[in-house]
Amino acid sequence: MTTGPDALFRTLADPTRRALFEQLCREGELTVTRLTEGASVSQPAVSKHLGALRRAGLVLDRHEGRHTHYRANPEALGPLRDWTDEMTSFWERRIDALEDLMKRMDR
Amino acid sequence: MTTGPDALFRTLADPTRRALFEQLCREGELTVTRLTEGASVSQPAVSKHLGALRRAGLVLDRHEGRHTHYRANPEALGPLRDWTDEMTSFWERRIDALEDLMKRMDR
DNA sequence: GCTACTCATAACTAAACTCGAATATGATAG
DNA sequence: CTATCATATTCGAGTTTAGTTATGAGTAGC
Repeated sequence: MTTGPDALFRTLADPTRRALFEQLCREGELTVTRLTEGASVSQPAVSKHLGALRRAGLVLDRHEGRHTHYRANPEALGPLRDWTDEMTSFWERRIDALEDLMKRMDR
Repeated sequence: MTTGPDALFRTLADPTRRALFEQLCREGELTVTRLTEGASVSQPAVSKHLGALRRAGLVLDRHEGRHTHYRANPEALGPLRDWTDEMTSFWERRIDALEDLMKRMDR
């Protein structure tokens, strides 16, 4: 169920989709109608965005009668955090190497 | 120079662009020709992607004669980290509230 | 001066994405 | 069984985006 950074970035790039995910993080489990009320687009659009979020592993769904409840799965953000950590550490490692070099040049 | 999560997600959603940023994080300062060699697209495409990264504050450029040196600016990833932290904390806060509720229901 | 080199921009094409309308599917109520 | 409600899917139009080639602007070296 864990997706790479690529799918995460692409999925979260859309503002409407990100807003849906944010609402689910804030308010917990919600139905499609409830999410559609808060959104600025039609119900089919909301359903499609939820499908994309689900395929990326960012949300989970639960069927109950004719309702579908969606909830956020923030654990799916892991690879995204790992990626930013990696990029930052690359940079810091380079800074450290530069400092070492300058120290060696001093003596 | 600090950009919101929206611009960051949209800018990093493209694989080619993200690869350029990753290379700059790993290898430090590089010229456009050097970056084009490693990329799988033409030089104009690389230039456009670098422009997008620069507008998002993710890279900085330095002109030296007829060369332009680009370098990563990982500090720009801050809002992205803040956003993921916020989403995770929303979720954890909800879990905590749920546990409290269950404790109250026990007694 | 001229030529070669580096990078950015312009103009265009093709593919991808998003949206709403209409429709299909599936479940409950009467 | 039929009607209605909740959600998903299909389809076509409009928009955005990334890619290309061609070209322009600025610099280095002869």
